[in-house]
Amino acid sequence: MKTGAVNLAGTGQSQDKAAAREKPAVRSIADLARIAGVSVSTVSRALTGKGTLNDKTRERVRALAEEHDFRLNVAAQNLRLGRTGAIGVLLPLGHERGQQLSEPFFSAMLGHLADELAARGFDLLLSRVLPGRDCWLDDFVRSGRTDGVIVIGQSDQSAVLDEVAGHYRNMVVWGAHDPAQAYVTVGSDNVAGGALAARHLLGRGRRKLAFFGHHPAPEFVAREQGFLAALPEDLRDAVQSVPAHLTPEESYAAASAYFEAGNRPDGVFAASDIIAMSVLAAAAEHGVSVPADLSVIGFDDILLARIATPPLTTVRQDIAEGARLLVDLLQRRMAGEEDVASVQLEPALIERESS
Amino acid sequence: MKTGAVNLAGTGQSQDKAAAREKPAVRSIADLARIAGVSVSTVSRALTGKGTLNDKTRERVRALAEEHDFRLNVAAQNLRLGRTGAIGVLLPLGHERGQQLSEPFFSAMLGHLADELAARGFDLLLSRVLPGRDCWLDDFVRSGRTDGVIVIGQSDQSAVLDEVAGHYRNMVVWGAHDPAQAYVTVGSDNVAGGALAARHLLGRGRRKLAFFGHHPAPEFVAREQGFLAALPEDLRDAVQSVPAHLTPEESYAAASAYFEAGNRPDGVFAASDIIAMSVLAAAAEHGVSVPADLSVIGFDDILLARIATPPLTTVRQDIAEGARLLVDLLQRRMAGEEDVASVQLEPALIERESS
DNA sequence: CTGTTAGCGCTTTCAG
DNA sequence: CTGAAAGCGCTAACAG
Repeated sequence: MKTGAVNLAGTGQSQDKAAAREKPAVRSIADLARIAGVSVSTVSRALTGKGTLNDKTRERVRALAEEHDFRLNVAAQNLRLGRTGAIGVLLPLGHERGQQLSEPFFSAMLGHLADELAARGFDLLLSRVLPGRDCWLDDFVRSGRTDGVIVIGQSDQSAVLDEVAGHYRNMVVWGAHDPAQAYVTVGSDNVAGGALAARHLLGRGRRKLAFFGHHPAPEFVAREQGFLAALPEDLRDAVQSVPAHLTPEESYAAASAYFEAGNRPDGVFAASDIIAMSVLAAAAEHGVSVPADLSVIGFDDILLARIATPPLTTVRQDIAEGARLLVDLLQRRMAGEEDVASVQLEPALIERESS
Repeated sequence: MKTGAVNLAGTGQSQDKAAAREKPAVRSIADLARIAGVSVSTVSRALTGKGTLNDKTRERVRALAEEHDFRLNVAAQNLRLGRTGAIGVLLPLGHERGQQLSEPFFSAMLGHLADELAARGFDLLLSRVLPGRDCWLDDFVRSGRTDGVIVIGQSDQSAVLDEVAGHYRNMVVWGAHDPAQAYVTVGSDNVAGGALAARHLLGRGRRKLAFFGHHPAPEFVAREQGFLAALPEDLRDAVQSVPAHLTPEESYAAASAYFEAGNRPDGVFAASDIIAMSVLAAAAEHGVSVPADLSVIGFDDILLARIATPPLTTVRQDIAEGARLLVDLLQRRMAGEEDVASVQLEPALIERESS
């Protein structure tokens, strides 16, 4: 045990063993059937509400179940019904190690997915995978632990996704759409988002531009491409493209080194709000005034963007809508629908004080 | 479909139905046993590695399984073994609605729990619960969907936790320890953390103090109490206690209104880093210079604290260690160990530029 | 070393 | 309206 941790006395002992002993534990519908003097099928019908049953019998069995604190075993129920009642949410950590889940975008998405799935009666099985071997996804879907999977972010795994999509229907991916893909995606139009950022900086009269967040993940590549493509040629060629990792710590280090080296752009498009906030921090530290000397625009519109100093102008992704669509398309695929098409969300410009 | 979403053509059709048709799908060990010309138990032994088996037979069966892309059905395996292989992580949203999962503290905790559980071979079943009825926890544990539960935050549910702890062993709670609790907890010493903040502000010569984040959750109550208790009496009585919600939006609104009303403290202790960052933003907007005119100290040390403007002084909770301990204690309870004691983590002061 | 068999706890025909 | 019985896919005695 590490220093700073201290053991406490209480051991959380069971308080009412006596009460528990009064009634023998009822662990299965067979136990309850015995007590009720009916068959297991009657108990099943009473508790699931399926099938036809005398109202009195149903009530009697239900009362007994209540009295003995009995609930149907969901796992057994699911096995019998040939389902699991759970959807897997997979986070491939292809490019980035570290606390990927702490990335505000991911946690917001996860929260919305949790709500959306719960609303439809599914459990959410969370799995962060380090795609070491190519069969991580295949292993997962074949293990039968979930009825379907939502993969968040293609990372560098589109080949794997394609392969699995060939034999597994119940999968939807958050990420960029590509006509060549065999899998269904929901994602933002990152190219359009990049263009939005470019036009906004141009509109502010900025001409000495930098892009922060050069990164191999397809989402980031698209944001950069969209940004560059929307710029007049002379400006485009002069854009500085700064590689940055996605964690606050690393992106701050990159931004700080950048200003330290004497670079003084008048407009920065950052590939994520976290990176943008790092730029804000590094700029402040180097005496660069935002937005007077420098306009900064981010991407995502995380909850924190509005409490950045100054509040962050950004390109907004509608994560709630994305989550809703992911679950929706997944359910339609699970229902056997054939023509479930990928969806692309239009990002929107949110103007605040950093630009 | 909302405006801004656009349907794309690709339908993610299966590419290689031909390949799939070559071999009849192998869906169970019975299928594989038939193909291999052995019994189901032999297949089971070959694939699980349990029991004793001729090396040649084992290899042959494994090769066949590989060839037919067959994996054991984990759900059936678990039913038979009387377990589920999953741990439930429950977030009771007693006091706060909204995107609780986006709270950086929660997502960091969740990320660490995911890693810790995966390392021990457990799936993580995520469930956000709105404790409307008192039986939410009982329903969950009795449904048999998981082998144990980790509850993050007691919220206002300690009565429910106590009740369930009376008959269910496999539960550990992140939160404040109280000798009266029947359940095992892991948590930070929030009182000590509050005292750390108080002494730090005092050491900076601050005397006109405010506490941001007056809130009914026990963690927040303890932080405030610890803060007040460590102050000399005359200062303590003058502390302004400002209620604040936990989301960036709401806490910013509270902070902004506070400065707008003309309040000018010289030291602020915020009950979370998010609230502290809101105070930073509101202060900047009202021309209050940090740290010249005002020292701000937060609580948590989220990843973003270091890219706040200015970088945030804060009281650090060791979330990774907390997650490790939660899983550790849970496993020990699951193993039947009787004397599993609650643990309290010592928080640490992290000095940066906001104070 | 390997096969037979009896379930894990549940649902669902099929009879009565 | 209710019961008997088969079986979801797997494991583990128990025999051989």
